[in-house]
Amino acid sequence: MIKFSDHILDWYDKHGRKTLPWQIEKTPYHVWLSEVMLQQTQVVTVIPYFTRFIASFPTITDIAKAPIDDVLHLWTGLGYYARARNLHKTAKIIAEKFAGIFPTQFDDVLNLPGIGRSTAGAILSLSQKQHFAILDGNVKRVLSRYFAIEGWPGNKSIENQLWQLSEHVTPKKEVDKFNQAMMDIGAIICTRSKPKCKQCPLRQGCIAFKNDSWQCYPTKKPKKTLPTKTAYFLVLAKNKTIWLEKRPPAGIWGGLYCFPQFSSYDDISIWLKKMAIITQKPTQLIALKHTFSHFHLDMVPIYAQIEQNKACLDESHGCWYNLSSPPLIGLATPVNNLLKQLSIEIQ
DNA sequence: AAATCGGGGTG
DNA sequence: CACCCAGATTT
Repeated sequence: MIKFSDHILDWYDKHGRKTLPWQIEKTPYHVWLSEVMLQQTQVVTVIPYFTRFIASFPTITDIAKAPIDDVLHLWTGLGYYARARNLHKTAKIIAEKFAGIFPTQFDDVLNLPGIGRSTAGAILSLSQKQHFAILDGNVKRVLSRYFAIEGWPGNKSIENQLWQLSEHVTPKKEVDKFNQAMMDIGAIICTRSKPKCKQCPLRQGCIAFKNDSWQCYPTKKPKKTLPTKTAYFLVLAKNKTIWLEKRPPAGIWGGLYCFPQFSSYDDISIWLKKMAIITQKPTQLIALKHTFSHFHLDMVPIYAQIEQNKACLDESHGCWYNLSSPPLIGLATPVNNLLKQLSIEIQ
């Protein structure tokens, strides 16, 4: 009787990925950074972000010393910016409480901001060969198909079931290879749609393969229709710079720089008057749509050009973004795109 | 248009 | 515990 893990380890030796940028030096720092980035994004997208990040911050202490704006700048475009803020918090904790060395006790790792059970397990298994199971989206998909687990994995009891199964199939030996292979198989073979079952090392015992029912697993999240909101963004131009404000540290686009946001065109006029800013009549640019996890946002950019050079804007809460030499700050993707467009048009 | 992804926070 | 929040990409 060949064990589940034997099939996985055999597959890993033949087909597993071994030369990704975070697999060269498998330090806790590199594995941690890659795992956090991979929580939300696919490997091909993460690679350049990871490389730039390590080049800017060779050590955890370098992150801890950096201003949050630098960290968010390197995260621009990745989304889920709370993770970058948690990364920064964790780096500071490691610098202060762990002398700059990533902890290797599971409970210490689990206590760090932005690290839960699965990420803690991944860090310690991949970088230290410690015996911990993982349960990311890839592993959930593989296990729920193999064992035909009914029920949405967001449900606590289903998640617990999957954790038990993950612990059960995780071998004592070569746990690092096993965990890496499970994630690889979920990403490459046991994909959400059109899984490549013919290439799967688990097809012998897989219940979903036997029943040709892979589409049933994992059970989909109960869906709800998302509301649509509208927001007006003031694109205030002065020479070749645009006024951006730093958003509050939590909530949507927390800590990122953004055009001042309003709920109506009139509010923009009122604000300009209040700030004693004299402009030409503000004009609407082409509206954009942006989707968040829990609502759609219609973004209406309102362009106004400043006529006086004495706008009383508080530079401690914002900055004049120079289109020809952009500052190193965090930007949400639609803001970044609109700025790129402006820099082309304003020449 | 719908699905996705791990962790934090709240009630 | 259940439920909500946070983005960008892929299908």
